[in-house]
This record gives sequence, C-alpha cells and structure tokens, in this order.
Amino acid sequence: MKRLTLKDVAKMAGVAPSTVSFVLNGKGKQMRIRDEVAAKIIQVVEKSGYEPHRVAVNLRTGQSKTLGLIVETISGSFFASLAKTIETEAELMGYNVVYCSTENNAQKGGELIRMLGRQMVDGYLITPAPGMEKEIQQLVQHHKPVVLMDSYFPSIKAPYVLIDNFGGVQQGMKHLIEKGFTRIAFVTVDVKLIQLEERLRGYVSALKEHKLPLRKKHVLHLKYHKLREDALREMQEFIESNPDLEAIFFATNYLGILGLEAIARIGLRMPDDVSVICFDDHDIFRLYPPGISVIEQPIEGIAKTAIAMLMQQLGKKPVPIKNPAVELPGRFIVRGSA
Amino acid sequence: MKRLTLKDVAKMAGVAPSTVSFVLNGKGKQMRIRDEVAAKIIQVVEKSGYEPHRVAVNLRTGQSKTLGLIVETISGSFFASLAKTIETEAELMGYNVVYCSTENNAQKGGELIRMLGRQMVDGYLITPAPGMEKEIQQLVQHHKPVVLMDSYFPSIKAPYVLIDNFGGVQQGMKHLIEKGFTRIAFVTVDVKLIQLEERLRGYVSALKEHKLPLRKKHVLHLKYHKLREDALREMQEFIESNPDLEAIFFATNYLGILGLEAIARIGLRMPDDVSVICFDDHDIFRLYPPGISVIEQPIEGIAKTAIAMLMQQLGKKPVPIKNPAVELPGRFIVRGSA
DNA sequence: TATTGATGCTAAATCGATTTTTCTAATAAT
DNA sequence: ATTATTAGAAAAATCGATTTAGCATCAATA
Repeated sequence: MKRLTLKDVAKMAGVAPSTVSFVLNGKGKQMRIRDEVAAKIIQVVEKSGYEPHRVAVNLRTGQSKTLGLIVETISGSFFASLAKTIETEAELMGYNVVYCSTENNAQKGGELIRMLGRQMVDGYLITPAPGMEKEIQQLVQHHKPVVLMDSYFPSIKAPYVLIDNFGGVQQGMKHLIEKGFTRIAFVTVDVKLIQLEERLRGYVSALKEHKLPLRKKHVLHLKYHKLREDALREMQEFIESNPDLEAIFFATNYLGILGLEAIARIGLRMPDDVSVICFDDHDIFRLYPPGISVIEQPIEGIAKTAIAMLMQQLGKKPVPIKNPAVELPGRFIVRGSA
Repeated sequence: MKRLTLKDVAKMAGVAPSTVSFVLNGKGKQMRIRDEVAAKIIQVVEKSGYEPHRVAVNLRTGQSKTLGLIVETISGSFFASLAKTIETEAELMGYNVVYCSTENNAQKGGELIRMLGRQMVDGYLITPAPGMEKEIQQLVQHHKPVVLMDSYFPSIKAPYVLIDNFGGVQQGMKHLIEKGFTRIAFVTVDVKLIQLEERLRGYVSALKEHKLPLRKKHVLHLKYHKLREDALREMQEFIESNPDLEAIFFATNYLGILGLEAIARIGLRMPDDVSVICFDDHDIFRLYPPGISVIEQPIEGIAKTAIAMLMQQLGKKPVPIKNPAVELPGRFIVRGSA
C-alpha cells in the first residue's frame, strides 16, 4: 500500500517517466508528445489518483510553494483575520502558508527568518517589529521575495502595504472635533514605530487644521512597563492629571484596552464623562459597554494586496514592482463611546 | 554565493560525503570513523556554518520533522496559547509546527488533513470538530501518529488529552451552591460534542449531589443560528423566561459572551441580579465589569501532554501508548460575577 | 600459508521528481 | 542516393542528503 510514484504511473501508461512529467507540467506540446499519448497519460493519472511528491518536487525545482507569514503575536483578531485571508488567497495561487510569531521578541524574529530560510519558503510576508531590521535587510539583499505589512522601515527598500494611519486618525479626530470637543488627549507608546508616528502626526495635523491648540499635557507616550499593572497606573495617572479632558484617542487597541480599565477604575462613564476612540478594532470593543468607536484596519485588503505584491516578485522574470508602497484607507466605526 | 552542500564540506575536510554524514548523524562510532577524522569534520562544519538541506533530508529519510496542528478556529486565546506552547515544546524536540484552521467547516477539515498528508507532516495534533471523524479514522488506520486535544470521538481509538470537563463544572457549581443559590441555569449548545455532554453531566451531577432539583426549564440547548442576532434573541428569551434565576453557568466562552450581551440588554446587573460562571476563559472576561468567573483550561498542560504523547508515537519502535486518554484538571478563577 | 576478522573508510544506490541529452525512425532536402 | 532535419520518446543527469554494500589493509587464527 505504498505511495504511487511517477515511475509507477509511467509503467502503467507504458511510457517513460520523463514523458509523464512533461505532460503533467504542461510541456507536452513543447516536447512534442502526441496527443494520444498525452491523453492516455492524463487518463492513467486521473484513474490512479496520482499526486506528485511535494518534497521531491521541492528538492528538484527549489520551489517549496510555501510562503512564510511572520507576525508579532499570533493572538489577537488582527492576526486571525490576516492569516485567514492570506491563507485562502495563497491557496488560490497554489501556495501554502506557514505561520510564525515573534511574540515581541526581537531575537526570536531573526531566528525565525533564518529558520524559514532553511525550510525553504519561497517568499516572506512580515509584520516587522523593531529588532528585525537587520534580518529583513538581509532578505532584501539576497533578493528574497518580501512584502511587509502593517509597518515598515524607511531605511529598507522593501515593498509594503498598510492602513493609512495618518488619514485614519484624522477621520476619528474630525468626528470628535465636530462634536464640539476641544480638549482631546492622544495616548500612544514610547516606541519608535513608523505607524505610531503617523498616527500622532494625524492627531497633530487634525488639531491644527481645526485651529485647536496642541497641548503637551494632552499627549501621553506610555513607557514600556514589564508589569501590566504599572502600565495601568501610568495610564490612570495621566487621565486623572487631565480632569478637563473631553475625549481620548488611543493609538493602538492594546492601549485602548488598558485605557478602558483605567477609565473604569477612575469611575468615569463613557461617553458622558469622556469620549473614546481607538485605533484598530478588537473583539472587546464591540462588547464592552457602550461599545468603543474605532478605526478598523482594512485587513482583507492588506492581505490581498500583500499576496498580489508577493506573487509579482515570485514571477519568473524579476518584474520591477510598480507599487512598492500601498496605503489603504481604514473604516471609522461609530459605537457608543464617541 | 551558493548554498554549502555536504559534498563541499566533504571536499574541504578531505573525506567522502558519506563519512561526513555519518559523523554529523552521530553514527561515527558505529561506522568506525577515527576520532581525529571526526574532529576534523566537526571543525570544518563549524567553521563553514554548514547546515543540512532540510528538503533533501526529508526526501531521503521520509521524515519532515514537522507536525501539523489543526484547530477549529485560529482566533481566540485558546488557540493562541495552545499554539505558542506547542510550538516551543515541539522545537525542543527538533520539530516545526504548521497550523491550519478548519474554521468550523467540516469539509475543509478533511481537505486539510489530506493536504498536510501530501506535505508530509510526521504527526498530527487535532482539536476534532464534528465532520472530521472519517478523516481522523483514516489517519489512525494508516498508523499515522495522532493526538486529539480538547475533544475526541468515542468511536475512534486515538489518544487524546483534554480538560476534566465534568470536574470543572462541578467545581464551579459547588461554588454557586455554597453561596446559597438553588436556581442555577445551564446554557449549552445543541451540538453533539463529548466535552459538552460531560459539562452538562457535571451540572446535573452537582445538583443531585447537593440534593437540588434538576429543572428542565433551567437548561438551554441553544440552537445553531446563522445570525448572531438570532442566537442573541434566543438567549435573551431564555433568561427572561426564568425571572427567578439566581445564577447562570455557560458551557463555552462563546455562549458566555453572548450571555453577557443578553444580560446587558435585559438590564440585569452582575452579580447582584444574577451570578455568572463560564467554562473556558477569554480576554473579555478579565475586562468586562465586574469580571467573569471562569473555569480556565490547563492549556499549557494539554499542549505539553499532547506533544509528549505524539513523540511517543514518533519513536522508532511503535511503543504501545500507555495513557491513550488524559484528563487534566481545570482551574476555577473567581472574579466579580460570582 | 591460507583463511578469517576487524578496522576505517569510500563508492554507489536511493528517495521522487524535473530537465537535459541522447537515440531512433521517418521525412525532407540536396 | 545520401545527408540533414524533425518528430517522438527514452535515457540519464540532477537536486542534496542517507544508507547499504564493498574495498583495502593489517592482525590473528587454523
């Protein structure tokens, strides 16, 4: 009850293995195989249910037909939706996907990339985290197909696709300002990430555009805390030190969740005491009363675009990529909190 | 700038490729390679940074050193934690993991298993969903290493590891009963799953044990609804039709989340109007005021046990598995809701 | 002295495909 | 009539490892 091989099929069809291979790979015409012979081979293959041995094909061709998806963390709805869409899109193109998470561990990110390289993935889809810069640079230098998602490094010439961070924040801010709020806080983290900088820029620009003052005390760059409890305390102190606040804009859903907890501890009520908008949706935001208004990531678009860009690089001829940078608009979802 | 091969290393060390292979695979002694020669080879390998070509090894040995992890849905903290632990445990044993989700699609489950088979994973870790029964049965018949997690099919003789569902519910029920509640509802789903049956059995048994009556109207088998909204309505009607309820036990976190929404709509307050316990933790339950008490799955234990059981099957000699069935205790986490 | 046995390693087969090269008729061109 | 070309397919090389079988050399035994 062993696996059927190409040789077996060839014997069954009364031809040489190479002939079968040509026909199955669509090179029958090119190799001048008679139609009758080709038809016979096809028939035998169908009847026997033969399927090529992926590993053998991989060894010979050097193509694993597998993509590596490297994300920061495997939990969270962002990854879940991303993975799902990428998987189905990749499958349409005949590719499989293997996932890896760096779990916010810079060192692990590097190892992962090397590991995937050994395992011979044909291309990389990466949500870059600080610390992976060197490894990604190397991939690009080795002309490995790469597409970055959600963020990017300005110094690295790799194609990327992400949400329009600047525009997304502006959208939300416009909503708040039109409600008449003038004292709006912005909470971000103390990490140098391009997407966070863009979001902050959106905040600043929106204030300016509506001729509202930018107050330093209204912006919190939350420091990194080992303990969640410490982060919570810093957040709480920030909110309490700004008792005149009308609204808070959280730059990430992690911050938003932390913020909800801080707000609950202080005893403020949304939206009566304070309005809240958060960048990036989360399960909790749909449920947590009164529902948190968010800027939703165009995850499906990001996934589809990323795959398309990667496929372009995986084409036979190294086509110069036309759009190395794509920004997709986010969707502003209004819930009860703002 | 090509990849270093075994042949290259052999040439550099002045020996035959086979000799290098023997040394690298720890068969040096057995093959009577002199220590000096072995040392020389090791040195060359270290200096050159040679790494075996995984695909070639795979083709020759038939071992991919890869495990397939098939889960129902890739989102949710259960999968996230499970995947993380399994990945690290597998890595310790020299294995990689590829993930696949069936997304509650029975048909896709079967395809996935076949796909992984083609890709030659050495073993399977599966959280079985209804509809995958046939495929799993086939794996077992073909003597493929398999371990089921979180659930199992009584008809299939495959090893499995899961939480003690019965005991978990009993623990929670005991807590409620000791608080003096006598009218406790149990909400489960209308799907024939062994773990749900066990949980219901725990509920029934706990009532009996404490000499409390089992009332039919206090048990809801929520039907499958295409629309979330419809499910919500059924849930809401159930709760409203039992106005004397003191507590509700939800059999899954999906039901719990739905329940929270229903409770909020009705306007009940936890724990004053109604106490709540849910089987299986979720991010939301930590945050949603006043915090939902839950039975937490011993995910790390499940993952470690599953890997151990799989490794046993992957050993050279087909060792008869000693513990084909393992039940691990869950942890009862008391929060504000009960 | 011839046979056996251990030592220490190399040569070659193998895994299952793809791809290049080669071979044999049959037909076309000179 | 002889060479050149072409169609059609088989044979062999290849990918990069593992593994089996084999080949010298020297010591020990009969």
